This record gives sequence, structure tokens and C-alpha cells, in this order.
Amino acid sequence: MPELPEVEITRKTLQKYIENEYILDIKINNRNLRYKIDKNFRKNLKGKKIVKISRRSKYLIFHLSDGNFFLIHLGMSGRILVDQSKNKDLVLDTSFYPSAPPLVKHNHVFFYFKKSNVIYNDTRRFGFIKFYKAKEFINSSHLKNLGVEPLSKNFTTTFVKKKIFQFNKPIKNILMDQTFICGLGNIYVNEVLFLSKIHPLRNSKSLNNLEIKQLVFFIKKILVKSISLGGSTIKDFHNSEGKSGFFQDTFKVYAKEGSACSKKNCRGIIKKIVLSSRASFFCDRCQKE
DNA sequence: TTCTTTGTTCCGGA
DNA sequence: GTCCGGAACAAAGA
Repeated sequence: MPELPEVEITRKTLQKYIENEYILDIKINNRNLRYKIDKNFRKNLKGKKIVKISRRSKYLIFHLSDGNFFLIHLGMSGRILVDQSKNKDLVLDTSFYPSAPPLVKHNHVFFYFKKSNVIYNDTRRFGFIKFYKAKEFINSSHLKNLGVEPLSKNFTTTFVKKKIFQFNKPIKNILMDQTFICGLGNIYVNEVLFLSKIHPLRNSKSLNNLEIKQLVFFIKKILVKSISLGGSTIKDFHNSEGKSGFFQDTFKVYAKEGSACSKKNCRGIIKKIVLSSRASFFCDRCQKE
């Protein structure tokens, strides 16, 4: 379930291999992703150089040498693999949650470069790949309504304080709202609320100054930490047996229903509720409603 | 067969 | 008109 850190890790990996490289060709095995890949996609990209790869929220933005763009969103199960088998033995850099041996199913799109191939793999096909002419890109419906980047300077306690009172709904729903703050998904929101000791159902208007401060602090902290741990997962991958360094190790509440709270001397139990049809996990002692 | 999973969009009620 | 919650949708694995 790629959220901001996983997308950022993917971006960094791709930057290493294909920034300033020419797209020699593209092969599409299955164009039926969340949105059907346009039939001109190959023609639009072939022969173009990728001059920059950036990220906005959970979107990867590929800047092409002719001024056009394409977007990749990983959806629920999308991954981008770098295949360097052209060079030496097959090495698959899976950017996050590495898997060995290499995936054979659900490889939908292949991008061919001089030294490596990049494969878009997506089990559930909820992700998408979309081409934009330079002019159309600015008005992309996916990007224009996005809120503040949590790792940016603009995401501050003052900003949240001002904004949060405009809503009248549970804090969890607000953190999931991409037009307010973008890049967080269900997993990180659950974790952040736990670290901040705030119950997911708390109305945003009821948060005090300290709680807002904690929230902002832990959002930044968990994202930075995840990015750094994910990065080290990539590094260790070639020696690993496909274990993911950070996913299973850092979760305090997500999918931990019935477990004991990890806070010292807490003795609370992790509970699960469904909020806006999303699983929500919290400690029944240190996150009071 | 049914349930779960996520982000986005759409719709209806208040 | 606005706000909010719920449903629908995409597909596959358990």
C-alpha cells in the first residue's frame, strides 16, 4: 500500500537509474489499469529523454525532454521495478517491499532504456499511467486539488490550527483528506494518531494546541523515518530473502488488533473500528475518545 | 461465493 | 450552495 514514503523511495530509485536516460521503447502487456492507457502512449514517449522525476503527494511525475509529462500513481498494489539484467545477473530493485524471486505475474508495462528496463507491476491494477501535454498538465484533475505537502515548510502547527477548525468531522477523516494534507494513507494516519495519542474519532475542533503540535511533529517524523528505513531496505535487498525492513517492524497499531499497546506501562489493547469504511486501529487506553 | 483492500469521484441528505 | 458520509468502482487473493 504505497503512501508518500514508498512513492518517494520509488522516485529516488528511479532517479538513480533513468533520469537523463532516453526511453528507447515501450511495451504494454495490459493497458487496462485504473484508467485505460491511451493508445498514443508509446508514440508520445518513445525517443524522449526523462529529464526529471518529481513527486507530488503519491504521484510520480516524469518530465520529458519535449516539455510534456506523464504521471504514475501506484494505487494499492503498484510497484516499479528496475531490471538491470542487461548488465549482469538479473537484479530486481523493487524500490520498496522487495520481493525475491522476481515477479512474473502482473507486469503490465515495460519501459526500455539503454542500461536497464523499468517494469510497472500492479496486482490489482488500481494504479494508473497517464500522459499529459505540457499545457494540459497544469490543469490535471489529479494534481490541482491537492493540499499541502506534509514535508514542506508550509505544513506547520499554525497552518493546521487555522485550517482544522473549518472542518466538523473526525480527525482521522481530515488526515485522509488529500485536499487538506496530501500523501498520507490509512496506514500512516493510524500510526500518527497513535503516536500523538489522539483517538481517530475525535472531532478536529476538539483538539488542543499541544495535540495539534504533536500531530504535526509526528507526521513529519514518521514520514522522514519511513523514507530513511525504506531507503536502507533497498540497500540491503540484494542480500535479503525478500524481507521488508520497515513495513513489518515499525507498525504500532496498524493491523495489530488485539495486541498489547507498545507504550511502556500502558497495558491498553489495540482495537479496531471501521470509520468511513476504512479500518482504524487505536489503543483503548492511550487514545481516549 | 464473499469479503477485504485504497484513492477518487459522485450522489443524496441535512 | 456547502458540508459530510456512504457507495461505487477498479481487480485479485484469501
